[in-house]
Amino acid sequence: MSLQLVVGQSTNPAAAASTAADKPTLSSLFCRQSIERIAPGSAVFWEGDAAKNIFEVVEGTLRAYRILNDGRRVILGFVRAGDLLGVSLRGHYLYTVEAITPVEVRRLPKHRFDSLSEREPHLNEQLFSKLCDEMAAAQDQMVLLSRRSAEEKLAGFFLLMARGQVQKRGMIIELPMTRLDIADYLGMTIETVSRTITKLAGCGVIATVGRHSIALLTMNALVALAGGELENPSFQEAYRRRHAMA
Amino acid sequence: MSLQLVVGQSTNPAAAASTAADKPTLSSLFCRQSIERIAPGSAVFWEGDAAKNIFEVVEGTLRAYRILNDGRRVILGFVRAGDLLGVSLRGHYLYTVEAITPVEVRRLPKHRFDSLSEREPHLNEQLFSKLCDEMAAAQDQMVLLSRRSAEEKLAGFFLLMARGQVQKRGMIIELPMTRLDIADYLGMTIETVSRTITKLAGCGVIATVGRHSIALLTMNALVALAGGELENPSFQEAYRRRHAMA
DNA sequence: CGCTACTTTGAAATTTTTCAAAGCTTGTGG
DNA sequence: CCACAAGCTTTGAAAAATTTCAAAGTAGCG
Repeated sequence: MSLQLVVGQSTNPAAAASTAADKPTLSSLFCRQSIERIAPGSAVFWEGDAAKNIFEVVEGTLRAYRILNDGRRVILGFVRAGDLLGVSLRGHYLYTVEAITPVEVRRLPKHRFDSLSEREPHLNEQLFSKLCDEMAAAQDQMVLLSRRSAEEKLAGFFLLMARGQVQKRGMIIELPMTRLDIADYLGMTIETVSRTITKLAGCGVIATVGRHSIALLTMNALVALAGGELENPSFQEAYRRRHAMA
Repeated sequence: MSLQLVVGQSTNPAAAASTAADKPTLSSLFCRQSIERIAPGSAVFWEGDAAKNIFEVVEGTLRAYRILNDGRRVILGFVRAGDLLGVSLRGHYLYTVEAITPVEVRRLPKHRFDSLSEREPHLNEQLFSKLCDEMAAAQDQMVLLSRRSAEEKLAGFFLLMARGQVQKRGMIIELPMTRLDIADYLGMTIETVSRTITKLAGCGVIATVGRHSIALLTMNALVALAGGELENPSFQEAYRRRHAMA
């Protein structure tokens, strides 16, 4: 089994701080690689391919997915500009990554990264730090998928997509993926996704802006719908109350 | 945001191979630490605690979970003997870990690991390799959670719990967790879990053996129910067929 | 302009959740 | 050693939500 990464921009201040002036950084490594363009619908690599390259996404959005035996598709995540892609300790990619929009990536052969990181331990550190964010993101998705109602899932999804942008009332977020992509990401049917978006728009919580963006109107309602993740010191108490334990 | 790990035993041959004779290994580090016992229901650490230690589970089973604002609990994973626990690059634990059965752990202060791993790059490598398995496990859980029907989820759960054991007809797997734990792990209600187990037992696919173990009777049916993950080269085709794309 | 692919909507069927209550197990105290 | 309490599990029935099947509506592209 191999390590698979879809690593987001490090939201980690320490990672940025450790970027010493002269030493090669993760991004400086990629900067020297030429840009490859990938058309919408084309794959960067396939599940099962030998994992020989690491990619940095320069532009565009992609989907990472697996297809199950029964033909269903499970989208494990969306990959955006600034994300790393396809890091794997060895072996094969665990999922297919496909462009949703026109995409630009830089490719770095894995063996090259490996030999460099041997001499430059801080490169590994940076990668580790990215992994940090990645594990956190994976866990957040589990929480999202654990939600029972369609409204909660969609609300959580919109907030996830709004991450990294200034969150203000009326902010518009881009949704380059199709409704089917969203459905396969959240584990629901395309019809339920569509109906739920319609419903949320009807409530005035969001407003659709064309097919591929929505405006977040009432953030409070959205956060409330999403169940407001953790951050509550009295969580244990609340849980006990709910299940009438003691 | 910090890295959080619940790392399984490496199923990775290379990791074992790189365990050179004289150099300290991950497990040799922990071996020198004294064993701490944790009673069922007690926490090893809490979500939000400063992440000062890494733990190795020697014995028993634990649950890693978050509590949402609305009081719901989401179980992010079950932790078993041989797993590492609480690795975090810095900052705070992202979830609470609580013993289900009587548990034994060894504690290693994080700063100790950090200073050691600076001198011993291969320690980092081992950790990285563990991360490998962890990311794969996280993705597998996403796939599990994406499933729509209760039967699929349970079937997938049983197969997950059977991992690492010889899979033969009639094999018995231990389920030390409660039905509520399973429900919170799979994102369903305790009643649905109970009903589904009853139904699967009625079909002869499994048989309950007391409260905390079940026998897997017809593996084929179980795998079929679980949707049989990937491994199918014609996946793309199957998917296209399903959605009538070209 | 007319495909083609994507999205929305409708209605029935199915599944899951919810609310309620009864059945088991286990451990403790009499 | 039995009885009881507490916690966990199972079962039932109604309510609610999602899925499924079907069809109509839209948007973008050649």
